[in-house]
Amino acid sequence: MDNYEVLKLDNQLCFPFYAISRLITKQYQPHLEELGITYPQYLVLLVLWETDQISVNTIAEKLILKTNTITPLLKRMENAGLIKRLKSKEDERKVYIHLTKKGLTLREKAVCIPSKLIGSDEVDDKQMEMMKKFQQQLLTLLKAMQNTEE
Amino acid sequence: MDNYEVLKLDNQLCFPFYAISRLITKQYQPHLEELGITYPQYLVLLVLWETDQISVNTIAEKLILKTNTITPLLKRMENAGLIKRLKSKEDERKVYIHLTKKGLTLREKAVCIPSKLIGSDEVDDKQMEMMKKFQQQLLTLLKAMQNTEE
DNA sequence: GTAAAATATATCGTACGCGATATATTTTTC
DNA sequence: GAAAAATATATCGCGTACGATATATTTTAC
Repeated sequence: MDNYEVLKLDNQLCFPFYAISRLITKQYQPHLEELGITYPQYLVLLVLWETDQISVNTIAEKLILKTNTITPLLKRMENAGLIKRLKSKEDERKVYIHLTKKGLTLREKAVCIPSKLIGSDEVDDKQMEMMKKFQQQLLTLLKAMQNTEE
Repeated sequence: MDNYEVLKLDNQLCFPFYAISRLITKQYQPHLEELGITYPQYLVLLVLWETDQISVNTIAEKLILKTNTITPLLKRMENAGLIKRLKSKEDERKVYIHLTKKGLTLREKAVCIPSKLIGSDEVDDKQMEMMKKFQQQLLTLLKAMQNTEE
């Protein structure tokens, strides 16, 4: 009868990741709403604030997304006046993404967001550090698996 | 200049959850494709295999989703012949979800999926256990925050 | 006991994610 | 150096997620 133990929701490693991911996004939402952006758009900005003027592919790689997700997302961001898309002159296949003044300025408002979220107070620092390491390992492993299967 | 350290992608706790969640789903996909279901549909089945004949709301609560996500998902599952939707007689607002024979039978095929995924071999057991505990704490915390804000 | 509040589900609109496919441009190969 | 392969991005279709809103039914308040 209970060979089915492995199929119980509480025994899945996958479900907590799925649920936590969505709940974290929801935590961000009210703060991001003030900036007029969504969570995936926020991630794109995090990337661009670190390194401006990079290709669509580079952004996709950093966020582990495909261009068919990023392309329309970037278009919405362009419509919102946050970025500009410019074709590379050396390689006309490439499109380089530039922050506009508006996109750059949002950084100053965004900088206070992390401190407003749970983390520092509610969760133990040591555990948090272990967590991060584990996640890094898991992420590396999963990324490697993606590539070997292609 | 580097007050912006907190905005670096690598310093975000949120991003690994987001990325890992998507990559795990992708790991499941080929196996679920054989059963003709998607990952969220698989989660619904996990719930129903544990407890059949529950309301839409109960499923939504267990998966921490809203009914506006679950309702169309269940309709697709009904069209696929996996479940049936029956109005409760005591309370006509409620819709109870029943597994069909087909939905129940899938369990036997699904039972071998967990062992086919990464986990047991590649990742240290002790770490995995700590991880689970941490996730449980975080999930409880996040769920509580959802409720206090409403 | 009836109006108001609460509850359960559904509908609508928007924004992802992603597989499959298309298109345009470069690079490689022979 | 022209055909074939590779690369970069875009387009299309489908299935989630979710906020906002609608509808139907039950419960609560007075």
